[in-house]
Amino acid sequence: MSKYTTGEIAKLCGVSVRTVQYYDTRGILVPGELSEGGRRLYTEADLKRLRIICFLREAGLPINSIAALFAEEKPESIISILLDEQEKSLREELAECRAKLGLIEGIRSELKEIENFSVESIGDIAHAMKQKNKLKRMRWTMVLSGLPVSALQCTAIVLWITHGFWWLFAAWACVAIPWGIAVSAYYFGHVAYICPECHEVFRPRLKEAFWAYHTPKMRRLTCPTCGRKGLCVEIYTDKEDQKV
Amino acid sequence: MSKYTTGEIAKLCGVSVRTVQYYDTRGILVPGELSEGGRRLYTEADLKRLRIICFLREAGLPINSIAALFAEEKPESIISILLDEQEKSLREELAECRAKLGLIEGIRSELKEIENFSVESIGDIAHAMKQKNKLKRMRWTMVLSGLPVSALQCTAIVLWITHGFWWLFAAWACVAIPWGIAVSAYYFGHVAYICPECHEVFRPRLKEAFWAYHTPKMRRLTCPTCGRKGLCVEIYTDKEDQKV
DNA sequence: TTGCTCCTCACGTCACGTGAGGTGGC
DNA sequence: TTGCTCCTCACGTCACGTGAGGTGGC
Repeated sequence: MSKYTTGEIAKLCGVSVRTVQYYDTRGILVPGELSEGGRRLYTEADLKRLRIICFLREAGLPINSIAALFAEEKPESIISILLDEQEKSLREELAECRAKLGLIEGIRSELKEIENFSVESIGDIAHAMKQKNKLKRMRWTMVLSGLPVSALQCTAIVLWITHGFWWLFAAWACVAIPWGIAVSAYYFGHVAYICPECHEVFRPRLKEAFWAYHTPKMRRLTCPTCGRKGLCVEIYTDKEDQKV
Repeated sequence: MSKYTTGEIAKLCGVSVRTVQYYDTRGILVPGELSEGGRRLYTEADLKRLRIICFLREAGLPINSIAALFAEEKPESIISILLDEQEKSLREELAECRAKLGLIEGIRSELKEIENFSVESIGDIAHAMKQKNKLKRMRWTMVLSGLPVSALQCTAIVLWITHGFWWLFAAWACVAIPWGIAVSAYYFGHVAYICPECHEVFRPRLKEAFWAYHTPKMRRLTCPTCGRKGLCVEIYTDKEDQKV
């Protein structure tokens, strides 16, 4: 029977000497023999065992699980449990990784919008990203609720042209204009803006916001805190935030 | 200006008191003030800062990177570098997770084949899985190289039946039988079997292997080490292994 | 005075990596 | 005798969690 030293067995399995020693202290690979000088001597069986350990470690099984597997007299009774546990934790890790990557992508795309970047801007980005879905949902609700109104408008105009029913359009306008004002008030009651200068969250006066130049994500407003006028990122605000 | 205690600011950001204290010792969230009794008092700016820290930590950025970001006077110069680094390491982690999950799936499917499971069987599984692709590739090579021979056989049989050219089939047989023996010899020269009893890797005699009952993955053979006759898992062996 | 919160050590987590200082074995 | 390998401490990694034992503040 050939014997292996720590370095030899480590090399054969592609691990470090320290790792082999560590597996000894953890009790999962105790050398079959010690030399007179106190050096570890491993047998052929130890080599096979180390190969098994390395393989299970490649699959990410913790040392404790491997130890439990070797300790068990009927290993088939726990191997599938251990594999299930490991699979579960790997799937969780996978989901976390994906979530983090998603956040990073989000930060990158928000970063492009920002002109005067500072660390505080990261707070604005966080705020915008957290409320992004709610903001999107509200915008879609507004657009969809506007569809029947637009449909009525088209009908009224067509009937005006084809039949001269001008009073139908007038009636539409009497309903639609207050409706539009109400919707705008509702909208601006649920969004707020972040000043790119002082990073304060504020709600503008309806009149200024209504006529202001804007892009899908931003609106040119005057910050009530620092007085700066510029493009401010639009965010959604919950009712709780409104107290602030 | 309102002041927050450690517990208050922790609750507002959904982290533990210990975490807030830890961020102080790491220097990324030093309280603006200390009370006479030595208690940490945080300002509104500190709260914003903690929110930023929590957000970046959600994306998995290490404390050191966050510290570097706060220390930098021009944070925009390093933010994208930090994001790139983090994305890279997340993608690596993702790949590792997937590899581990793949291994676990592999172990599960190999586990089904095994009758007398013991810890040593895991070594057999590892061996089988590592060489699986090579084994598959060799099998495909054999099947594909066999196609023209089979085509010739069909042609010969058809011509024998339709035109009575029996000598064509005879000629085919003269070539195909030695060819078949050569291919088998090559095949059994590159595979080996694992005894389910003593887990030794062995190469059977060609004559026994050729006629033995087998499934796609196993073959009924006699182990030269322990003498047991039973279904043995087939594995691929490299030339290096052949020396052993 | 009594809970509650906060304080600072200091150890534990996980699987090793990395020296330091000493020694066995060819 | 000289390298090379191996040995055992013992600390470091990473972001906190978890007591222990003491104290501030309402």
